[in-house]
Amino acid sequence: MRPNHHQFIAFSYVVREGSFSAAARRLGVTQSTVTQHVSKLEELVGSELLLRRRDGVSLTPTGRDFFGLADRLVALDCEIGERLRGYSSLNEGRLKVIANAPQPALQVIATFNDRFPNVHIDFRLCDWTTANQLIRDRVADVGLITDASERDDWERVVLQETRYVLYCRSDHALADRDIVGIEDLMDQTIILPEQGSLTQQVVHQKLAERQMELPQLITMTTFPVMCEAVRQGLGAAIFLKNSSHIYDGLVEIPIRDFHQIHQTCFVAPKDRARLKLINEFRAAALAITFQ
Amino acid sequence: MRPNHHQFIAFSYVVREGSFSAAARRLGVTQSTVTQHVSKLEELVGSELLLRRRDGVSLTPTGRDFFGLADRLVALDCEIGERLRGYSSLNEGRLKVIANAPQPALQVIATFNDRFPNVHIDFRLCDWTTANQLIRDRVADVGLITDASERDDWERVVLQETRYVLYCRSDHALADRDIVGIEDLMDQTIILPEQGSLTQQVVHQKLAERQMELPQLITMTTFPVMCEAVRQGLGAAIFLKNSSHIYDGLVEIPIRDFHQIHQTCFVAPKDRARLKLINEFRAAALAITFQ
DNA sequence: CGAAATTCCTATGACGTCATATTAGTGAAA
DNA sequence: TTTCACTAATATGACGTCATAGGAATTTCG
Repeated sequence: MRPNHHQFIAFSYVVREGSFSAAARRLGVTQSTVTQHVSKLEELVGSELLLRRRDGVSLTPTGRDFFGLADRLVALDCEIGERLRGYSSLNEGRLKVIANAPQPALQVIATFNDRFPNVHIDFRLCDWTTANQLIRDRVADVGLITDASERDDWERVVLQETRYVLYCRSDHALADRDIVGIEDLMDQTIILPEQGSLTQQVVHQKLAERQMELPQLITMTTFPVMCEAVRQGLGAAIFLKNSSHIYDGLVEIPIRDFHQIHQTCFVAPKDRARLKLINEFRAAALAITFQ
Repeated sequence: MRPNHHQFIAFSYVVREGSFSAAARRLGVTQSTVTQHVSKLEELVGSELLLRRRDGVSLTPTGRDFFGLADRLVALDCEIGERLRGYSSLNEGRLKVIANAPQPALQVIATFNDRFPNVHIDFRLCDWTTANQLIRDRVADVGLITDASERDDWERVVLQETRYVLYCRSDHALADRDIVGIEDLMDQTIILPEQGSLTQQVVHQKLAERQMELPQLITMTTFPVMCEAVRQGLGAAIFLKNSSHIYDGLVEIPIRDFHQIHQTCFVAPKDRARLKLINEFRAAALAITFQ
């Protein structure tokens, strides 16, 4: 026998949702159905595709191999569905959005949501490395990623250019400076985003070039937390201009050695890029950043 | 209800084979099955997809729209099938090949057939315009086309470079020349390929640039016929070097004004390009032309 | 010449087979 | 207990086949 849609679609949803039950809910069928489909697919392939663990499922190597195909099938299926409904309503749907910085992602989401209030948006903020990976693995639909990797099977559109700056409170020692250099940071407490972030990579590279080290370094998970920390007077933070909403009372100062320009990109797997929902999201992103 | 792959696959096969019965034979099901699937699809779409005529079927505008999707689904389906079978046997299959010149197509087909004798090859020679169109419309799987158009959804690989030359019999008035110019051709009978061919386009453009006209012009459908005509002493023919097997006793002479280089390309729709059969054909093409 | 037969298509209805999804029930882990 | 994955039994419906009908060219033959 040959595998059919149902099996691949069930498999794909399980991978993306991370569990059989969640996939079943999303698909609007019982969990039993999903189990049967995935089992059948595994039987046809002749090996396990998923590792079932208490905390969710993960892909086996074979599973990873098949997931690419399965997801392309799902994308095509959605596209066919859209065409059948005559491109009519976008009154339903889900979109998994991933970003490595709150801005401009949240702004884009706001615009998009304004236009399509009934589309459920699933936003996740994570570090640069993970963000790239989630798109590559097709777990997320679209990404807004700084300096996203380039790949043949990705659609990648540059949205805006930005560079690293120092953020501090207006009563900070460096607050009155027009520009600062790395050497000015040595005796300051510096806050950086978590491991895996592009910021960490860039900063560490710069420091390595100059054979310097920041003695007072704090890393934090997300940008809003960093902002809050700066506001509390914990220190000064380095991150991309425009990557988070900046509270009043904070100042941003260019850093002499971080003149390199970085690009915020819209990315999506090419097979998915034809989908109406994703097209609209891209349109919203372009509308925001080029206004 | 939602349409499923059976319906799309049936539809796609009907389009490519040009009839319900032929599609049924190819699919290994009864004609009744194919009819039912296509009807169901039409019912779901809400309009006719095919115009049934005595001499075959043709696409309605809506049908054309859906055929793109249907064919991508078929390609994906094949790819999944290949993956499941572990890329094992290529002992069956069909490949529609289109070209605007016998060479190097026939040579490539010979190589390919040597390696995969059980793959049925369906070769069609046609003019440049039609060849491009057949690939664009996904009626053919692969093409070997001179200066094929570039498109986002095509895979396009340059195989070899060539240029226009004059072919004539060794007793022809120009046979002893090392090189000829357009002016030398004015008082000769010149044979060109049919309307729509790249040769016609190029030659007419050159003539228009110089505001000249060839007084004694004959056009013929295919390259082998042109060769035969030259051999019979009908006149001299202009066509791409290496585009047909040249009989002994014919000489080829460069033309001064036709120095522009043309590229013979391998082309295939990108969705199909991942298929094993098509990969192997491309490999055969590259093996021939870069040996 | 022209009507009937032939041939090549596609369409339809009835029917058996198999696949799909549901409900219900089991066991395991948190 | 609750959550989750798997399994068994079952109803529904889809798929494919056969037999058959109808339409439109082509051929046959009086």
